[in-house]
Amino acid sequence: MTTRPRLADVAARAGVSMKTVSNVINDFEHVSPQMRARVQAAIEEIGYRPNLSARNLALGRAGMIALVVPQLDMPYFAALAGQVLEAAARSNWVVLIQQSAGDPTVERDALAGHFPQRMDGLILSSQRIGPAELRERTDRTPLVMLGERNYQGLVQHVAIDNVAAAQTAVQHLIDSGRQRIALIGSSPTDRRHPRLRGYRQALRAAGLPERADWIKPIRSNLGEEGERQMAELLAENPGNPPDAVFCVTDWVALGVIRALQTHGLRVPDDVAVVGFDDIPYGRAATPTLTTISPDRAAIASMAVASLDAQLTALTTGTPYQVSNQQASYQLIIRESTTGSHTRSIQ
Amino acid sequence: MTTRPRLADVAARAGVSMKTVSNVINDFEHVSPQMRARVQAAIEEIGYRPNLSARNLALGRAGMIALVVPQLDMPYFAALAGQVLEAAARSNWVVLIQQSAGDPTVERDALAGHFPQRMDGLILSSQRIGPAELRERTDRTPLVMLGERNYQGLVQHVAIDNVAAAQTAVQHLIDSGRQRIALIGSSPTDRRHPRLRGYRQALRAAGLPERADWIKPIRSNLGEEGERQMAELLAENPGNPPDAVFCVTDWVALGVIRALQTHGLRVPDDVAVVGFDDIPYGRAATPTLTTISPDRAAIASMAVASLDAQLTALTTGTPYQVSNQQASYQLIIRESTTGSHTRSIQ
DNA sequence: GTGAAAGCGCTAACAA
DNA sequence: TTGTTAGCGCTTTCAC
Repeated sequence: MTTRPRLADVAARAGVSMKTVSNVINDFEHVSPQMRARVQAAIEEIGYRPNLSARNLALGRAGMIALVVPQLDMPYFAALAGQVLEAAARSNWVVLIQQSAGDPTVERDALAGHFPQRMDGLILSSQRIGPAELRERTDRTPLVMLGERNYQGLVQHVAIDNVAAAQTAVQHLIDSGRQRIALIGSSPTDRRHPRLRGYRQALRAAGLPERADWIKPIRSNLGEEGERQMAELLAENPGNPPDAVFCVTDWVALGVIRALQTHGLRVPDDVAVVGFDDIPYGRAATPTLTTISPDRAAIASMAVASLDAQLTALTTGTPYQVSNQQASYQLIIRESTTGSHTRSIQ
Repeated sequence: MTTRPRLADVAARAGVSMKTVSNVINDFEHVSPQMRARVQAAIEEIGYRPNLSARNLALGRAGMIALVVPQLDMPYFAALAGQVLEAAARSNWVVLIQQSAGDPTVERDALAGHFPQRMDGLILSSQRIGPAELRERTDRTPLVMLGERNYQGLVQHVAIDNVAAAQTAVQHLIDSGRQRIALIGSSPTDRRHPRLRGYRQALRAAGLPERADWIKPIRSNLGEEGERQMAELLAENPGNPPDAVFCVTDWVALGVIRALQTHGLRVPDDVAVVGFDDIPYGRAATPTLTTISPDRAAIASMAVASLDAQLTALTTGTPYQVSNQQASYQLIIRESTTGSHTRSIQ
């Protein structure tokens, strides 16, 4: 079993020094085109592939970033992870995906840098971690937080404008003639919840009354929870249900639709439903689901770019100015609010 | 910025040699318990974490395996990837997830070992790659193929018994009194298709006739395709539709249900539907979806274990005996066939 | 059981 | 512009 080709072998083959080969591989300037071609040829001929372990060791980096998400089989996170994978690959990073299952311990360990090895950066999507934990963090690994919580400028944060997005969604319900709009997925007393705030803003702007008993919290982002809360809402308002429901996630919305259909209500004829996240299933559901679609590709590349910048700042000793970055989103109008086929605005 | 602790620092702190520390870290025998404790204490005190780049460089391995799946936001693959991640972590491997988007070029490149760096192993889930490509493969990287194709013993293959699973699913339809059972997701002439074969076996065993025009192919695993084919089937059989449909994937099944509902047919009252894969959505759909649930955790750990074994064989020069490994599966009975709540058999 | 030293493949000073 | 060489942090002979 012959050993695989090394940089030195390429150099020997091309009749140049290792430094020259390295220059070519790393796209340095000041390499004559013919030299570049010659080295490239040698690389092809012997089928050379760089050994990243060696490179990373020499560079003092890990060549790896960690992405912590609750669960990969939750479609929103799967799609997000796919985007992060691609963005990271462009920065020559491999992604260590860690599933937290929503366990705060796992997330805190990640914040503390407890990985099998040192990471060049960390992208954390969490509902549990708040400013307090961040303030206590001592680990210096570049960090980007994802998600709808507000981190008070303590760390780099990438998200869509959840308040505005929620307002857009609810405004769409109002525009299509709905007046009795419930929200499922937040406690009415949770003043910080951005999607609840957007909901309230939309109601207020339209002069619609807000009813605390039409704002239902959920314990987890499961369809079952949405179904349960919707059923409760219907039971509490016999013969007088809401004519629309804004759900904080698509997954919850699917459960809500289930409950409505079970109770003999038609969607959207009797009750319109809007979700949030644009999970793939929303296109296959019956009816298809109107939702807010965050620009996940943008979120992923912003996050990775920030890690890159933070790492550079760290190694050069430059200060890094933390910010809240906002990605765009779209309202995707489907059957659950209009009964017609896909259109998209904004 | 102080440099992070190295093995040598631990050794100095504990007053032992690097070799001893290495022995402790790698769980070698012949280390006295008190020595072990002393080294462990030193590790904790200075917060040492091994540098995997250095370790892998020294060991001559990559510390990384590649997992190639069509798309991470397809729920079946997301769930599978999650399981592979966990299994790989147990073998100290990081997983480089590569999305092929079903592009055969990407899959062939993977087979040829075209990754940013050398991999210790490759797990490939593909519909496109067949025995021919495998026969031509020259790269020696340990490989495990996933999925329902038959690779004729050319490579290690891990899957459930798709023929038996499909037969189980169709048998369930027959057991619940259905007699006019269509299949959506395979061409009637595709003799190799395992799920089609299982469908046929079940029909034959029950003495039910098989109708080629009730076997509908799909061009892709999208809900839209299922919807289109089901609509076609209904149009071709006005007033006389099938009373059950076996779909080759859940995703297709959801489209099929959509088409049925659009055409005013009730599921399962008029037409029962069975899917395949047990994607999370199946639990949130209306009705919830009866399906075959492959043991993904078993598939993932079998695959990773085989890579481990293949790598060992490769480095020791031992031959590795390729086999077809079968993971178990379950029929999950839900509303789309019974109208009642979740039960599970086998 | 423990310790010293060579080497894994690459990068980046430093020279030329 | 190109060549030489000293590490990066770890494992692993091979003596002790």
